[in-house]
Amino acid sequence: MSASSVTSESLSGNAGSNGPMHSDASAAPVRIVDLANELDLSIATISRVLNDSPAVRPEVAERVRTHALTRGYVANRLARSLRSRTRSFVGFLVPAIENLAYSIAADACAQYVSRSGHQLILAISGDDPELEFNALRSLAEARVGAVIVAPSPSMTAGSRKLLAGMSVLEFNRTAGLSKNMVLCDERAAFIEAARHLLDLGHESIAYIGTTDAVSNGRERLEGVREELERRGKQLRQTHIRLLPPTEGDGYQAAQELLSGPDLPTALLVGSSSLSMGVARAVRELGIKVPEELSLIVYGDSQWGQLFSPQLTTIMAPYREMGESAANLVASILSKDEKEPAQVVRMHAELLLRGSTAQPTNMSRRT
Amino acid sequence: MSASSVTSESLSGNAGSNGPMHSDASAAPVRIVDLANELDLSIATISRVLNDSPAVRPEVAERVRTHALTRGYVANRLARSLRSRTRSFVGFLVPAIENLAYSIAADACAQYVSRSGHQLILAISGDDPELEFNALRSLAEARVGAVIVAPSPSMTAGSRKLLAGMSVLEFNRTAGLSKNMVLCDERAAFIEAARHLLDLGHESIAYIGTTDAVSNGRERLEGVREELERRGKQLRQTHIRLLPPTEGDGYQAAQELLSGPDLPTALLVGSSSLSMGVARAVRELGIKVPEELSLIVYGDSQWGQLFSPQLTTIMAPYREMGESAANLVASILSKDEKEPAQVVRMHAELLLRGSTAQPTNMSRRT
DNA sequence: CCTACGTTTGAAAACGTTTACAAGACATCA
DNA sequence: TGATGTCTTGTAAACGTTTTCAAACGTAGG
Repeated sequence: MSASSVTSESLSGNAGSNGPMHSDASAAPVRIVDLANELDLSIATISRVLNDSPAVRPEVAERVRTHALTRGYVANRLARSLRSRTRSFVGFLVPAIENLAYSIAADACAQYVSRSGHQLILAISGDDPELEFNALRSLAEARVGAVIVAPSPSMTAGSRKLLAGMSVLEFNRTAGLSKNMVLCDERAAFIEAARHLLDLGHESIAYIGTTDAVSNGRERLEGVREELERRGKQLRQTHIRLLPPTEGDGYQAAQELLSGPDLPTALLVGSSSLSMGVARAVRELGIKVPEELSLIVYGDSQWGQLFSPQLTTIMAPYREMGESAANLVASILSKDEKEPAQVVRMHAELLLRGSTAQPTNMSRRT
Repeated sequence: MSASSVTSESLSGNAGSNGPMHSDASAAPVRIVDLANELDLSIATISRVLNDSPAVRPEVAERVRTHALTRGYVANRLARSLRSRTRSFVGFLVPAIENLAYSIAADACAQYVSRSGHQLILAISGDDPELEFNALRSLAEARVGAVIVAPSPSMTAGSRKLLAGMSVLEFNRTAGLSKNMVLCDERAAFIEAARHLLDLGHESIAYIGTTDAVSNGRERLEGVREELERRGKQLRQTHIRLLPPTEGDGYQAAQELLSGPDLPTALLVGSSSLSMGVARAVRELGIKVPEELSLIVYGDSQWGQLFSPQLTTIMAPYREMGESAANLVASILSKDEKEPAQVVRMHAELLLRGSTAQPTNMSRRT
């Protein structure tokens, strides 16, 4: 626990007269029936006005509206949803929101769904099947109209059953849960990256990535392997490291890989957290990039520019993906069609910067 | 718009017989009354079982429980909250979730509140008073039990009125909205940072930060100014840049500041986004750190390590702050006391790394 | 003046829960 | 046996909306 001081101020319970008039959170909200009484109208009429029904005299409508405003009426969405069988929540279930990919997507997504009157309920699975199940159960209880989910590697049967009862949109990863997906063509991106390295003349390429139990992890690895084999090379087992996506794991894997025998001349990293760790290791080992090692990382375009040299990076369009997910959800919720059933596949870019070059014969000796 | 392909698969509407049996999202959820009928019991009994009321025969309870399980009963939280006047949502309103500070806090917070049966509704203000108002209105409609908010610089009167009707917990920033806050002692952190530079012998110190219209922005600036004045120095107006917190603004400000006349020998940055931009500018200008310029940045500890040299960084404990907020909210919602009314003030650390040193007389000439 | 019709309103029944209250069953005690 | 109490269950009224249906009120056409 970090150092912190906790100041507990006992609050003298004067409510009303003086002081900064802080949160009067206890006051019961005004209801439709209150407005109705105060205006000598029926609750039906009030409700109609609040829902912009045309079947109410304009002058009455106006009177209601202004009065609602002055009384600070705020509709109760729970009651509304309950009665009208309408759903205003959207679930957003991801392994970790602190992952920049998901946080950017969430940002875009939250903005866009709010535009159509919906709200995002944030749920974190931590890639733990049990937490994921609990989160899904909670979302189901909240009667979300749809759930945007990046499924964990080993999803429970229970989770699948729950998902079968909701409109689901798979995001970033897929596990065959839905016909709606917003994905990124990771295979293509890593093929392109591998090709870039091969074109430079690299023979010995290593890959550090996440588990292939999630769809995009698998795609990344397969992309690399595929392109190497097409060129008659192969990705040797000793040059593959599949790990949990943490900075520390990336650091350690890079340490091992780059100080053992059988040194690669190029290294591809398939996760942003791993990339940070790898970069740190490379830096600490004093390896000259790109002279001694060509390096392609994944994820954020920002910090890669601060490394010396600037890092060649594979970059997915997270914001657009979040936007796209929000739009898809909106179309699902407005129920135009029976089911839109769309697959959106985005393109990840390979940003060529300074960390890749031809392999030199001064490649590192142990 | 990034390149993307949209594949629209029209879905043959066979529901039931074959195929992967995808989302049966249309099926109406089972209700308490269904269970009641199927078990020849009253809804009251079912409800009691589901709420672990002791007033029901154990064998009956067991029968209900297993049946609920096999039928896949999922409680309707909307109805439940409506009737029992209980609140299960917590609002989380921040300027931008892609800001690492808030995303880490959100992660911790979501995990912790879920542990007490609550859910986080994510709302983004973008520091725009109008968006903020809309978000607050939505949260009020969802009848959140509490809202964790990092208030925007110029909050609307309407927003304040809405907040007056809810339990609010100010997070990271404060605007006098509540007696509950989770903050970071930014003034102390920046005093420490300034002292560090002064102790090294710097006379000419510049500051790039965010607007002083938000509490923590103000605290940072004041901390620096205060410490300088205590030492008989002063923070000259030409050495202060207050900007929106974007990478681009940081870049541009640093470009101007570090290529104009009147060069500072040390630079303090008061925002993580600005820090990235500043770092990029410093790098592009080819300024030698720390020989020609001492640099202290703010925010993330990760990427600062990748810069050459590693950057001395002021680092706030976001995860702990999120955790703390969740706990405070839990205590508010469980209504132990009338109002806990706590102020939690966390300590931000100054991580001394390689980007600060004594000013040399080889300080840069134009 | 009567009928028919369009417009505007209100009464009341839902939505899926929780919960106050009452009632039935059974045992205990005098 | 009857009164009393403890368990266990059911009936029905909420919670704050929306929505169906019918009623009230003109207004116009014959």
